[in-house]
Amino acid sequence: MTRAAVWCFKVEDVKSRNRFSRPETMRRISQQYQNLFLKRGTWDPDEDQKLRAYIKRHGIRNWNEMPKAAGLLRSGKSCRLRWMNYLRPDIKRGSFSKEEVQTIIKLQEMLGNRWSTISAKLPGRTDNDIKNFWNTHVRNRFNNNISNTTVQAPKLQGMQTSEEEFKQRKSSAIPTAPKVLNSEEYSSKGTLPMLPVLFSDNFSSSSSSPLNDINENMRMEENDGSFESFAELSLLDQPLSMEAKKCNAEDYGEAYTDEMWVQELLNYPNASHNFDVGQEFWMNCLMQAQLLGN
DNA sequence: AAGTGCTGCAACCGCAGACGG
DNA sequence: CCCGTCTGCGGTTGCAGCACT
Repeated sequence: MTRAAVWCFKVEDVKSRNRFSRPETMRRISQQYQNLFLKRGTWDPDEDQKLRAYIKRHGIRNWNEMPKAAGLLRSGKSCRLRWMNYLRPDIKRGSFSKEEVQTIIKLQEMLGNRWSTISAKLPGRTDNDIKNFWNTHVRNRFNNNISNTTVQAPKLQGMQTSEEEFKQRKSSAIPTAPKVLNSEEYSSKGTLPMLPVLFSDNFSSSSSSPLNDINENMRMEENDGSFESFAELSLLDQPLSMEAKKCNAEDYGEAYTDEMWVQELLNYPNASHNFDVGQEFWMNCLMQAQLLGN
């Protein structure tokens, strides 16, 4: 099907939805019409150079104006994406380090698929990078572990996976990421989501609060060695190798009630200051603590 | 060597929220 | 407050390159 034909379908689609005001509908159709003549797909080095040069000279102001001014036949959106995910000078490329992987897994467990929030905690990594990493390396592995269907041995560079190792990995059960409740859901369910403990060794070590451990992780500065694949990582670090478990009451030697969670938060108030992600949720906890106190 | 399937990643799309007039 | 526009996010797709047959 030609792009023109596709466009016709899209125009019909825009009209049929009948969700937008007439000017907005016309704007969208006009935008799609314009997009027909814009270049799509992979960027070539010349385009990269133009975008880089333009931003270097003028900075980032209006993405929609930028392509025309920079002499690019691209949409503003495409330019923005290219810059954010590839051309930005502070972008770190290459394999994820062990610490980065740990951070991603922990934060994903806590926050769900909030890739931009997670990427904010990993300097130089884009949300797209993390999302791709999760979708290709981690999620598949989780799925494989959950299902009892055939499990494909993760690809390793320069080493073969022994059958024993393969069975070991298959036997480790990984929970799916818990849905992070928003404040309404939280209040309606009346329960606190469990903090996940992916790497029990880490959490049981220095600090007494799971949140402190996370904060500790956030401060990680050393990247000693990177891993070619997630599978390799799991081989080198067995506790990490998906012996993930939820933060059950037993982990703390006694049943953790909602109040106790709140108490923990009150005992470690700095935790939420350093770790601003999901702050709203924790603030709710603190507010509840206030109510309980009254 | 050719065909096929798989993987990883770049890019696209639609939507929602922010922002400004 | 409303409306139009812009920006950012997360899900999804498409494709290049590689491995395998």
